[in-house]
Amino acid sequence: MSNAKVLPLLEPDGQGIVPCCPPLTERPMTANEAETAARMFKALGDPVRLRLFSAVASHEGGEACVCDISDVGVSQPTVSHHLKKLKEAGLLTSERRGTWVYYRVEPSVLAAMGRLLTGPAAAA
Amino acid sequence: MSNAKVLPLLEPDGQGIVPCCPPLTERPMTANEAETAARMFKALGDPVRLRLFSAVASHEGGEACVCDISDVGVSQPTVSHHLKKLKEAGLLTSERRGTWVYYRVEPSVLAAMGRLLTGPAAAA
DNA sequence: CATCTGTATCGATGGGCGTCAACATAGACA
DNA sequence: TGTCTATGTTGACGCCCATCGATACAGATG
Repeated sequence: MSNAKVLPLLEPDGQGIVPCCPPLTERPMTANEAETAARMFKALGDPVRLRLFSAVASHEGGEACVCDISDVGVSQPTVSHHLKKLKEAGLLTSERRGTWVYYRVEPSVLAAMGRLLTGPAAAA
Repeated sequence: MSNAKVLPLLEPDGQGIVPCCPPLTERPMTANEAETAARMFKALGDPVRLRLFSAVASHEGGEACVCDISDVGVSQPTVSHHLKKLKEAGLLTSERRGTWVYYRVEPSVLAAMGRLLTGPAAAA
């Protein structure tokens, strides 16, 4: 339940987050780079997870209570399962405040994935 | 074997390609939008596919012969299988020229996915 | 303490997917 | 025509994963 990343994909580095890989178009990715980056894409490769992620990302302040976003047509355990996956992929962090648990997007991750696809054009 | 998209994700629109969805952070994605966008992320969510895609994207002219990129540690049928998936996802197109088949990235797709993640910051 | 609500975990199940060997197909060339 | 190379397809196998109901855990409140 702590906030420790289970599967850090963009390795946390003291303060910031270091991009795992160069842009896709720069050179062929190595096996290790691909392994790392694919985990992020895979995490967004499920419609329910993508909706949950978008719901958090677009929510006021970039964070949302589970109760705010759990209306995606699947059971509560399934919602919890997907949020865990997104957390393990380093895309979300969670924090319990009283009764509710709030999920928050890791902003630098979005920028890093953008750079992976489009190169430096994707600013932070 | 033709170049017709099996599963167009960013609907082709005459000349260009229309983005399927607004940026993730703009508003919660609808079920249909998520279904569409998740297919693209899913296609990149496998390490072998990601390496193949990166190999094509980073190759001279944005295109590559299968023989140039098939050294990713899996069998030839598996390479063919993954290239087909990438093609079905609208990320690659293919064209046979004589003996060899060339795969080419759909450039606007990269920009569209970038915008999905980072908003308008990701230019073409 | 008991109870209620919100969220996570467990165990099971069904379907999807990555992989391969074997085979099929397409073009080039003799 | 036959053969060789390059690539795609088929069928099977094993594993991962999305989903659920049941249950457990956490915090609030009485």
